[in-house]
Amino acid sequence: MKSYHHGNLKQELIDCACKLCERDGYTKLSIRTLAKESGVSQTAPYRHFETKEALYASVAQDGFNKLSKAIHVNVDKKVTKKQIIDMAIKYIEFGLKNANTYDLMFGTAVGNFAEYPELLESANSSYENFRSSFSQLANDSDEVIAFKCITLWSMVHGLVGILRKAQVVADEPMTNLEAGPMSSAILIAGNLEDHLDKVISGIVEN
Amino acid sequence: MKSYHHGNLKQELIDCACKLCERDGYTKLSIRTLAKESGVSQTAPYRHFETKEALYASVAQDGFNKLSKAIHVNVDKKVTKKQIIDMAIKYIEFGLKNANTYDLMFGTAVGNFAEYPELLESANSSYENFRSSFSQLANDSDEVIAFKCITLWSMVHGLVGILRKAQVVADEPMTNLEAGPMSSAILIAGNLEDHLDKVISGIVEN
DNA sequence: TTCTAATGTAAGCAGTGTAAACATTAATGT
DNA sequence: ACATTAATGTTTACACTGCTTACATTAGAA
Repeated sequence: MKSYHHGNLKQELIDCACKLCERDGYTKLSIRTLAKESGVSQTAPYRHFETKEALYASVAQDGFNKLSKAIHVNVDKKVTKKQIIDMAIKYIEFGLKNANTYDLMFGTAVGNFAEYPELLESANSSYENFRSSFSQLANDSDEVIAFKCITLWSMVHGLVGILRKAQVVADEPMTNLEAGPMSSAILIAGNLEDHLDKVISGIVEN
Repeated sequence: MKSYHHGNLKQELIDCACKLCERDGYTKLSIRTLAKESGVSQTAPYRHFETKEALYASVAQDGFNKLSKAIHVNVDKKVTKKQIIDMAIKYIEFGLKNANTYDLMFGTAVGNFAEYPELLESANSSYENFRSSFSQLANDSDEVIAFKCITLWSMVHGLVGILRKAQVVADEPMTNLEAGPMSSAILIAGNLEDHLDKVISGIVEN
């Protein structure tokens, strides 16, 4: 028997939205189907999310939290370069395996993070994870660390984007140079560790 | 006096779509308003674009053509590193100044480029521009060139994404470290040329 | 000049985000 | 214990969307 009040609707909506966004892409998600999925009227979600964007913000926030976990490294001992490389690989894997959620996190669906303080918090916290690990590699000033850190972040972020696009542009995914110019990005996918070692070495050793 | 047939509807729709997409973002674009703008019935566009995605594809294609022009360098003489840096800067500027169009080109709005041969052509041609300039810097094998080229591309592509996001994440755009962790990406914007010099040197000199 | 294909229109369907008015119930203060 | 209030849910409805189908007009080929 079901009561008038759901009891845990907000969280259930978020969980369901996360699943559907990742499965079908966030553009396919409708508030109505989401409500139906939770056995509730089609306007009930509006008691918990003022707009669809606010719902997106929650999904994105969840994504940042998961990203933080995915790239987390143990900071008890001094961080090694190998750990940083590992972190970069984990980041890229996250971006490729959770592509649709990643779009929500880094795309334009949520226009202004400042309107969603919890999302802002999670996003900044993800960055802080990245930064604090990175800062233990060398004795640099905060500014130099930030600089190097952004360099690496934009590197892996860009790789996620290009690798995804390459598979779309190429006639046949995961093949070699013949498959079309842009698909040569795939070359990197096969040598990801080597590639990151080179690039990260370049950044670290400045 | 206007005749039953428009005469140049397809191109006008594309031009108008390009403008509106860049101004308001492609999600705000509706086929109906586009039709109204061209003084034509709301279903007329479907004679020229099977789906909305096909229209997006045309806008994206136009974007790739503009990108090619923007990053073009004269290949008469041997290309210098400075020219490559310049190309990278032009690329980033393009991405930041045409942010909404850039989304269409590298986002997921157009799912599979192979379904739009002309778009595929333009996208590949953009890449080829990039690659052929880059290939003149050193005497590398095709494979090594492709590798380095993708490294640089993903670098600048990632920078575009991160720089845009930083401004969104930061409480106050274009300020310094205090504004929040992620906004430290802005640091790079102020030192773009130096930054690219370092990174590109690292890539070129392997 | 006739026929056909290209290009336009009109009407309508199913689906969307969201606003407004109302119903139910949990929480709170006395 | 009871009345009040705030939170949470429902119903209805509006304006908008992408897209389909059936039909109208006209440009160009036979």
